[in-house]
Amino acid sequence: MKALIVDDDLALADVVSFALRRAGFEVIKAYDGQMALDRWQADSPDLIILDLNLPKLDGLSVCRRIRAQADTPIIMLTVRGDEDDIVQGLQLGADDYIVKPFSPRQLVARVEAVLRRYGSPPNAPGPLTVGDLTLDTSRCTVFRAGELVAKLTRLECRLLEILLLNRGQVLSTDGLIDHIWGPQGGDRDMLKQLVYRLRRKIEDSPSNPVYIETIPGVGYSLAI
Amino acid sequence: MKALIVDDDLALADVVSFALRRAGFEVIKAYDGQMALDRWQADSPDLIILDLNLPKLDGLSVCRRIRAQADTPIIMLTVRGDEDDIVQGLQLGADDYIVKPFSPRQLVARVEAVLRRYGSPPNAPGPLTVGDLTLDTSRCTVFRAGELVAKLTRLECRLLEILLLNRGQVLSTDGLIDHIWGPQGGDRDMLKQLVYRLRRKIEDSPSNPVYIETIPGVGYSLAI
DNA sequence: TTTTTTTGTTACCGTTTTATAACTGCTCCA
DNA sequence: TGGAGCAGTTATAAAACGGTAACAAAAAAA
Repeated sequence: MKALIVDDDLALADVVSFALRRAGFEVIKAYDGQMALDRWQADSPDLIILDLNLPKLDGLSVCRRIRAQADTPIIMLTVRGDEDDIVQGLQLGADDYIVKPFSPRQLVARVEAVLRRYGSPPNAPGPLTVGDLTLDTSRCTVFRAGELVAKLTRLECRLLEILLLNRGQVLSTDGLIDHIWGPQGGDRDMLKQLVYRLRRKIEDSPSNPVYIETIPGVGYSLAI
Repeated sequence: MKALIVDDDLALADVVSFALRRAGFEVIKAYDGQMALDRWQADSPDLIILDLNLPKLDGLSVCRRIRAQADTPIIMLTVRGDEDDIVQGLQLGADDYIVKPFSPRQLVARVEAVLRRYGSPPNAPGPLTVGDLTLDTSRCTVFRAGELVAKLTRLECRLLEILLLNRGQVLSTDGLIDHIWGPQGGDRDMLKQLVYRLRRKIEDSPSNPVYIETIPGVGYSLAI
């Protein structure tokens, strides 16, 4: 299941993205209307989360153009008071709308409701890859060119998965801790240790890492 | 930013309070459910930390009543094993929960995550640029004409970011200190140092700065 | 049970970042 | 004229950070 998030608020897009990933979606993002159309054509997502207030080409236009060609489910994001836009959006064929601010749970619930309406089956995430590396999340194994290179533990697997799902982006230390250990446990030392162990398993030269890059003072990022 | 802490455990409330103040919040407290509702109405906080186990009126009821009228972000405090309460709380519209015991750092991280979710875009995103200079805030790097010119530290990055977001305007010394170090730390000497180091990284001739202009007696300003 | 694996904890080290202090020259104003 | 305050510079001390390692606790497997 692929979801396209269209929002120029990067922070909000990240939150939405995280919520959807947690719900098992592969996520792609666009930050303005034009980019949204491009990504839609290029990646043919199964679902679109569309902020109405966008630079370059506004959300309603995006909605109209997409509807002219396909009926990919569209959920609009609006701010309170945009009743007119909501009505117009729904007339244009959007499937649902959410008023900001909203909780991630609410978002996922709406998404699932809309997809249920379309009768799409639940999702099965495919294998994740960076360069020549492939992660099988269900078995916690890493392959290079088809050969098994490492068997990961649960935590290592979770770390690599997040990195893969956000490859190229910088993930903050605290964000990673939160994602891996949940709201309670986890601290910087544990993450440090986990990164160290993961690198020893997947990097050719763990002290000169190619895949997992350190962004000092910020966090980590997976090379594209 | 005002936070309301609702907990009958005075010691814990103090710990939470301290952590949040350190993170820059103004804090008000309530020690039972009824008091919580009163303070909520009286002070309209931006965020509520709500212990579920309360005298007079339990946390879930408080949550329900508040949600009936507003969507002030709510983070619940629970003890391990209260899964039912957690689920119920989330259904009632709480935004997140933390299981006791927890570290102050985790608390602050959660709080910030929740607020980020609600935050409307304070500033248009996208890469920040002045003239030929571009700042990548996620990696703390500065490019000129696509070439990397400097790697900034966290504080340098924050300073440059604020300047960029307010380019052309004069930012007062105290305002900058506040933004960079928060309400607690920071003084003029530290800012002076920081400006000096940032100039050395991004100015061609640090003693004849082109980008970061000094407004004597007031503060600094970034050229347009 | 015992054994093995995984995870958490702590410590050390070199490096970078941040804080602090001291010195300079400048301007303003009595 | 001289001192106070401010901003730039320089130097140094203190703290934080990240990688590494060893070991203990907890969990899983045998």
